[in-house]
Amino acid sequence: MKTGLTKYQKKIITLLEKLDTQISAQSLYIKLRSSNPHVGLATVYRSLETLKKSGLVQSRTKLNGESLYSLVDRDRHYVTCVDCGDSIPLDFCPIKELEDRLYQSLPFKIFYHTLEFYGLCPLCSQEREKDKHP
Amino acid sequence: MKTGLTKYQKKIITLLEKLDTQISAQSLYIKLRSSNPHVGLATVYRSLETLKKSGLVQSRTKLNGESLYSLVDRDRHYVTCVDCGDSIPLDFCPIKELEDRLYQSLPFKIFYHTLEFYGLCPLCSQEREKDKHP
DNA sequence: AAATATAATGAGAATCGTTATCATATTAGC
DNA sequence: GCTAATATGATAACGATTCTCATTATATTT
Repeated sequence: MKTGLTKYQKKIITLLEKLDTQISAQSLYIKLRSSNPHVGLATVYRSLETLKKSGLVQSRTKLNGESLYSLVDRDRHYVTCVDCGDSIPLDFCPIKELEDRLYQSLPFKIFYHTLEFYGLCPLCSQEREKDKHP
Repeated sequence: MKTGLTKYQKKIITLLEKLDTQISAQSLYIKLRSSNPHVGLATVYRSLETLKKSGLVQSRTKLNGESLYSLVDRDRHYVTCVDCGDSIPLDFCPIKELEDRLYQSLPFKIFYHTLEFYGLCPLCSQEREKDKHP
């Protein structure tokens, strides 16, 4: 094997490159099927798992337990509402400067990080106030 | 009702205060049962959900999809191995200084944040090298 | 305090994302 | 081409979480 990546691992990487968004395994499976009708769901999960352990793919978990995948070079973070579950992206990474310094100080071989803020979005916050004073 | 918290919500808060560690809903359920034999698992999940939406409790999700809960005032973060899944805590929070500034700039009412680093722990890293050159 | 309305609870079924199983197909090394 | 190792597909199994609904506890009204 030349690249160390299997057929579907390569296809998944290519798809993730094109997408430039994080995507769930299930959605990725649907997308893959359009050009590879016989691919199995297990293969998608297996490939993502392997790619993650190789440091090529990262994941973050939504409040409902679903994992979203993307290439590791995306340094994007989110603010998520604990009520409705909606996420909005931040346009910067607050720990960018600390990254290198930190990575050197840890015994781990760090691939990526997740940073997420949780609270109430304006709408849900408003709803909650209404419930308190009906 | 005086506090706005139900009987079990209060018990859960008390338990979390005593624990000072993050704990899964299932483990919390076991612990609760020792003093409240008739409590149901659904009540634990419901209570945690409500407490989270009230800004009293926070959660982080392990790689296996399980959620761990703790009181919101714990500003602790972890380094997690993508291979074995083990987490080790950091003894500091790299975004502590940014927090206030950031929170003011967001339209959300922020309750807490999660920050996690993923990579290979020394052991798993070692194992992978061995697999490459057996 | 009794009556009524509202919210919380328990037990278990249902859901859903993910993982394991195992037979088959593909690929790599010789 | 042949054999061994690895990857794959279909489906069952799993596990954490959520839903359902009948029951119980709590709050409100009278």
